[in-house]
Amino acid sequence: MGSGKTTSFDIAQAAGVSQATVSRALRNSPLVNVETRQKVKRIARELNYRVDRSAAGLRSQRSNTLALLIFEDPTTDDSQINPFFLSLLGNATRFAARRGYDVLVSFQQLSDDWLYEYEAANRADGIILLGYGDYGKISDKLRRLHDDGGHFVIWGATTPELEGHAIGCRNRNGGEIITRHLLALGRRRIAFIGGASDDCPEFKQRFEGYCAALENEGVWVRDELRVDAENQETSGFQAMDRLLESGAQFDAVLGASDLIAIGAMKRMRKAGLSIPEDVSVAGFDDIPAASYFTPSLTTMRQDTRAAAEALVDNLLAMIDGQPGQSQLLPMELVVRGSCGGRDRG
Amino acid sequence: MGSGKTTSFDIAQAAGVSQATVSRALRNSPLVNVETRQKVKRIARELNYRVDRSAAGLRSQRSNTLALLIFEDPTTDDSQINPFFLSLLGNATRFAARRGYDVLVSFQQLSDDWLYEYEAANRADGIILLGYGDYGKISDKLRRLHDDGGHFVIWGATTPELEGHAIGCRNRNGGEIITRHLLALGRRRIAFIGGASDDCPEFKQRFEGYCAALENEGVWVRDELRVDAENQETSGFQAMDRLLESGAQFDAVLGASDLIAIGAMKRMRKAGLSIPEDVSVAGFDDIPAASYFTPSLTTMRQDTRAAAEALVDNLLAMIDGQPGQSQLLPMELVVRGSCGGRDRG
DNA sequence: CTGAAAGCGCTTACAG
DNA sequence: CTGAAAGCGCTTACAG
Repeated sequence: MGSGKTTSFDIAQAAGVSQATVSRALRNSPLVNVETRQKVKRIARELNYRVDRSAAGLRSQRSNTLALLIFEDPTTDDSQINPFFLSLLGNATRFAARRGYDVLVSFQQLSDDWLYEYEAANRADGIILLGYGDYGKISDKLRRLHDDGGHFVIWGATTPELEGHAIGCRNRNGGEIITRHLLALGRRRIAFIGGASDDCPEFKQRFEGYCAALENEGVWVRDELRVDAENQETSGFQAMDRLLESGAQFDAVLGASDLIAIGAMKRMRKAGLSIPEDVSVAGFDDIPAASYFTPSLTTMRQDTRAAAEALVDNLLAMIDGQPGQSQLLPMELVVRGSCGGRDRG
Repeated sequence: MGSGKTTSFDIAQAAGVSQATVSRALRNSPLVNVETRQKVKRIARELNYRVDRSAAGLRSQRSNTLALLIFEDPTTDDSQINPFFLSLLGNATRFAARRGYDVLVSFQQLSDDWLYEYEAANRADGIILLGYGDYGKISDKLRRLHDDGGHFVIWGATTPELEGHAIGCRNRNGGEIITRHLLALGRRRIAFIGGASDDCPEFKQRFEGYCAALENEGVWVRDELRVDAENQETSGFQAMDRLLESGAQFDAVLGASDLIAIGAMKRMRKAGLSIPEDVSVAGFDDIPAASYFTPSLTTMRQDTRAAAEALVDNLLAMIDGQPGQSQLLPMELVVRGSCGGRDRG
């Protein structure tokens, strides 16, 4: 390439205009004459010129980059990333690219200081936070982030303090729909596996929907049929362990997530229980494994395309100076083989 | 935060040193007195100062960022990203972070011009390319990339032209191992599903290993038992469609990837064939679905942690000015239920 | 070991 | 519509 890097000055010289005009032309400024713009663009293309992102970022104090942070439990096996977040990642990356933004991906521990790490360092203009099951531990940090005017959106944690930042699904409604589905199949002793504390608002809301559906049908909500679990297969397996050991009778299991439901099914299979003959099972998320598992898992799907679009759009609006606007997306019942009744395994 | 952004000049003033010393201290330069360094770091921490990445990148002409590009067939459904690459992505991101590099993720079409898009634009110091099944279409571009001195590593395409850039598995050896496993179970008419052309060197090498194992046992390699397929479930399904229609007899199926094997199993199930009783099935990769599927799939595992580490290390070496060094990683046989014999479904 | 100074390649008021 | 000039916040020779 001869003597060093091609810069906007090289393009300017070749086009016979000033460097400022090159900059304007390449950014489609309406200030530039159409013919001038086309000439500049043509020459830039011929010389394979690209605007230096660092220089542009320094001058404009904009990185044109979003950081997508996935929070992991440090105790978890490295390779086991929640597939639902992976799907969100793929779609968020695509939507961001369509809007001219790069996406920086990082797997974080809860202890890190993302606002400063990313925004203050001009590495990213805004942050997308993924990772449920830990809201209790980070809520203080999120509030400080909010107070400092940080640009961030978070998936799932639709709590009042995060109004404007949170995008999630109508978890309560989803819990009602799927519980009604189980009730309609004649199930009455429906176990719920998943934490119902404020630490994980999504699971809590799903549980509330479950309760509402039961009460609406005049079915008692039994304490012994709710077992804590985190959003992991092994946690669902262990929770079912405890449920079986307790001796509580149940004819259906609603997992607070697909991973939990699958873990519970593995434990039930080990106990010799038939699904769906003895026990109907359902979950939430519709991760790929839900359809691969046998029996295939009935679940409440979260639309990761819509979710990713809402996250990116809301974040870009905030970066643009507009107020954030929280959004709740609908969930969709996907009937497969794990519940029995009108469908098959 | 008062009057604008905190810069290295603010730290310098607070610490009573020059701005240059702040820069040196924060980058752990041995030129700086230990006490001075500690003082500077303490003050930087107290003021929540972060080095501006754009400014540092502009000055040093290093972005400290790697681009991880995943190539997708534009015809593919958006949401279906190859899970093997997703696993590679997660591990590569972690290794890069450990070495102080950010990772920019992008899903690309084959037609784009990454060298210029990323390296010339100073968005990334090097590129990790993932995506098999399309090597034939991009080999020219890769050679140009190489000739231009681009910093890139590519997964899988271990061909002579890409010596130094490619990291992959010992696909030929893997093909031999798994074919021997099928032979040891008494299978003799083993179908191979997957392209065997230069377009996908990985599949081709797996096929060569398959042929070597058969020949070694004195078993004929039959043309009618090899069917083309791309690395997708639907493609495996359709390939099995054609194989069944051809009327060729087979007692085992080796998919060139797990996705292909799973697609083929779905088609066989539809045809009423029992796995593993009628037909043994095996694949490559060990994606999560391989263990969720029923019967669980016997496969040759590719270690995504080792692969990610090799990719990142090799790329960083190239960025450092050292020559790249290709590497072939071993594959590991994972016996599950889909082959029958000594294991169960 | 430290500081003063130059300069990386842009964007964006400012002036015309 | 265009250009000359300033300056974003660093890193890195250069000089001491």
